[in-house]
Amino acid sequence: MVKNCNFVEKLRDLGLRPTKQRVKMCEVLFYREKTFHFTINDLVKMISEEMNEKISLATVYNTVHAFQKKGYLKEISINSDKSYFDTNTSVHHHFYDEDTHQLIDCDENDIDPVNIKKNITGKKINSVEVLVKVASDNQNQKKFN
Amino acid sequence: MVKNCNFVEKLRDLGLRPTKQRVKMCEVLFYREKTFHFTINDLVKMISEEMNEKISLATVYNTVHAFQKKGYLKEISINSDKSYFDTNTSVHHHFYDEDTHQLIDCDENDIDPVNIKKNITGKKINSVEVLVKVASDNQNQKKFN
DNA sequence: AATCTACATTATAATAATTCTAAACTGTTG
DNA sequence: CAACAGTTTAGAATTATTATAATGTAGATT
Repeated sequence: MVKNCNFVEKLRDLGLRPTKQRVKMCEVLFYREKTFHFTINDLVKMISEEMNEKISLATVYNTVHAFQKKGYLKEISINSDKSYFDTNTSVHHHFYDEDTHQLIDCDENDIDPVNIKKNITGKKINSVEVLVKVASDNQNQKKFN
Repeated sequence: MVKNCNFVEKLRDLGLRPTKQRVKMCEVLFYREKTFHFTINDLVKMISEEMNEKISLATVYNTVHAFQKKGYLKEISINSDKSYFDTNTSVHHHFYDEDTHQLIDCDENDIDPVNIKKNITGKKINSVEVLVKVASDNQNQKKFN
């Protein structure tokens, strides 16, 4: 997590031009004590709450993907209609509450390291993600019928 | 995996009316030796190859979700644009090839059991999924720019 | 500081996956 | 076999995401 706010330099170091939209997005995403999870929609809301001008949706998508590619954001796989991102880019896993659609971080004490004993020729492992889906004890499943 | 083909009775037992669309989908999905992965799109193609009449897309979605709800199909979480399903409903994990977009089953020898040490009050664990993303050794990441 | 240029942003259109709708249809029950 | 509740259907609607093409701008060059 980036804690100081010299995002102009940080962006330049990454080879990304420090446009005002990108700097603003850095502030919204990284200028805070704790990491967090968000969808693009969440992020657009956060941005519009923090500033008067709006950032185009396309720019938000582009910038999130650029940050992801540079390793400053991680995408989290949820069986889902939408993409979730995490500003915590360290290796860690998640609980997903199927009732509230909330994501909860696991720390290293919550889940033992996953031991992968298989490897696939010519391929390298990019990520190992554990997703634990939880729901209220009384309701069986989703809201299907 | 259902091996005999008395799907009419099976459906009735599940509380699902054995319509000809559902019986056909049972055959396509479950009347085979090996389990497999598919997207809705894959399934629609498989159905149209195996029969003359078409099943409406809405029915395919409805029926897949009904089977999922009854525990005959499992949805697999991939950071993705579309949903993947698995006719193998046992607890097992997956490799996902980011180059070819193929899913590969892990058996119990490939990944040690995941030990969850955290629990969330009032919530029960519905599933624990490990997804190992792999890609060619030479290409760094996805096709972003 | 004016100019240039490649990269960014933008509004909007396009695409793709999924869900909704409302009418027609069909198992099942009585 | 009539009635009804559950199903199917085609197509419209919705939602997330990506593409497009015109305009804007950061940073280098003059």
